[in-house]
Amino acid sequence: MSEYQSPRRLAELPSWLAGQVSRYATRLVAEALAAEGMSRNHFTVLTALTEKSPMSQAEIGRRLCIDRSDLHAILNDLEARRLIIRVVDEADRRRNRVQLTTAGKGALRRLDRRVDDAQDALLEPLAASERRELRRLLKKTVDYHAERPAERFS
Amino acid sequence: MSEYQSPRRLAELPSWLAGQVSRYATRLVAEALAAEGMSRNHFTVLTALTEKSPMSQAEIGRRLCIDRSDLHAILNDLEARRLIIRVVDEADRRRNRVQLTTAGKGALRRLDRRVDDAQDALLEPLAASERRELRRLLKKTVDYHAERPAERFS
DNA sequence: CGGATATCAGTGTAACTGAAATAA
DNA sequence: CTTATTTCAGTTGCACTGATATCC
Repeated sequence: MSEYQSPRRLAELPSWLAGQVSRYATRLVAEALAAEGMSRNHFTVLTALTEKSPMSQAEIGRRLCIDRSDLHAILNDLEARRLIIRVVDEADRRRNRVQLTTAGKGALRRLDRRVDDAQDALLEPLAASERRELRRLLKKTVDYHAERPAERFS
Repeated sequence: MSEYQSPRRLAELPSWLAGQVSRYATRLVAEALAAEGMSRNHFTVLTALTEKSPMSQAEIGRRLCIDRSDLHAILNDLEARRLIIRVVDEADRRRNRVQLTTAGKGALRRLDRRVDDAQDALLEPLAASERRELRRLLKKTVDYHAERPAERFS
């Protein structure tokens, strides 16, 4: 019992708590997505493309905070599986126009339900009002830092 | 502007939000610890040892959710830097008694202030009452999953 | 014997860095 | 010439797995 208690100092540190919750979330979501052979980053890219399409790779990366280099590999995977297509933007030949295929939309529909189930598993100990409040506080924190990309990080 | 907005679907997903907050936290804390040449796991191990000492490696691992194998490497680092010592427990020769050295306690004192500053930077957009509520909700979630190690994960 | 501990060797992934080629 | 985009090559930290020797 007492052997599994985490140290008080750490249990008071928001950074540590967020890291632990993120770890549990990562596992639960990874399990949910593994059924379709996908990773979290695959899922987030597909999701982003349902809300705006086409997008350039750079724009996807900025919106999702995914590194340009990692995004390249992710899109290679998704393209090989015919879930997205990349075509050169003739208006600006540096850019690729990335968009979902119909197969990609179908895959995402199947993934969405599984991901929602994982959210429920993650937040099981919290009441509905607590879940809303947690979302609000996390979102407020994320939005704050997302607006300040270069200010506090190199 | 709108280019930096994250997709609504993701911004509603607690797992994604927690992951983003964890990423910002990781960066801020890593920067804080880098000043002393330490990583997050080094810091958490030193911290755990201030609250109970000596501990066996297995017990540290269980409390911090650090893999036995990773912990081995971490303790090797800390021991090489004379911040902890490992001595065989004569009462149970399978165990190592791990404890802080005075140098380790000194290093941790210097780290603690830097880590607290990183917490402030992370939670800057939140009021004091919001920070408390966020901590409470995160802690409740962590405690719930920590008590169910094998139930939901393989 | 079964069970726990520490150790060793290795994999997989995410996050990140630096640099190149191309085009605006 | 400067900047932006995509691509390529590589590093690091972290999480995790399997196996072994040792000891209770």
